Amino acid sequence: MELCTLRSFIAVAKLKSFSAAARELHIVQPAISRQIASLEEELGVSLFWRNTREVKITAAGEVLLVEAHAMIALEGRAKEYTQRAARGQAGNLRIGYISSACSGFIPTLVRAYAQRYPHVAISLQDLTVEQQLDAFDKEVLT
Amino acid sequence: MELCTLRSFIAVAKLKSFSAAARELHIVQPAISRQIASLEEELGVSLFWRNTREVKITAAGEVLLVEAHAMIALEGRAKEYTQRAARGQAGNLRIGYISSACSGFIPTLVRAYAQRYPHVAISLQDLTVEQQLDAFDKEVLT
DNA sequence: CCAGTTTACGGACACCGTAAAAATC
DNA sequence: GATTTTTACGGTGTCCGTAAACTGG
Repeated sequence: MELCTLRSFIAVAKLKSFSAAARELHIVQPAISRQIASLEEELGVSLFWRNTREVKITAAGEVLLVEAHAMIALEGRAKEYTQRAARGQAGNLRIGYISSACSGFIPTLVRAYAQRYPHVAISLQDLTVEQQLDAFDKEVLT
Repeated sequence: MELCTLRSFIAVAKLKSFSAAARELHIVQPAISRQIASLEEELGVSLFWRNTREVKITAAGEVLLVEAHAMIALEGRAKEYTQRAARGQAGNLRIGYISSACSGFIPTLVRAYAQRYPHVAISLQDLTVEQQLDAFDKEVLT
């Protein structure tokens, strides 16, 4: 099962037509036929009942449709979160600091950052200078 | 982004090695290299930091890993639910009955069925014979 | 050097697009 | 008979596998 196949499946379910789905996806209609057929074969399940006049989704197709939508949505989220993480706007931000030296402004800084980048998990650690250097050694990032 | 690519990505992340992932997936190692590279190119994001000695996932890679696992899990669920639905063990079961004729055993039947197939949404409708025939006409299933 | 990743290259398989056939109204 | 799906077929593109080059310890 691949996402491109599911996209075709969703289009057919939405438009109730193989040819209309093909137009929407900018491919030819036999390609849609083949993709749906192979998906049905892979699952061993009939997803649409169709003849030359109408296309009707089956009960099993309805079930798959819900899951397919979820998977496509998840794909978009995965892409977005990953790219956001790469820009430093998500992931984990671990801050080692010396409490005595900067007890005042760290909370303000962290609060502002957290508000701006809500997807970042932040952890604060009160470390000595030696501990900080050691931590850097152990976990060097790109 | 395709699921087969994500499977390779997950294998590399798990084993921290391109060649080990290749062995696990029964393909050759250059294929893994290409898939990861194309995934990184598609996202515009570096997913692993690697040299000939070690493979280390990046922060962005960690984020994608979580989503990738979710997508693969969703795929399995989609397959299972769909096949279950095709066997009549999920979906919607709508029962039209005549209350006067079988007021006694319907509840027992339904309760037993619901216990056996928890994924089925059941709705009961008290219909006359004409209404039942009409309902069949309007919503013929496979 | 050695183990592992990347790059280069040749070939096979899958998938698309065109075209014809089948089917349903 | 017209429209839509299915099937058949030829071709191209993608992706795999083999082999060689590169990289870092």
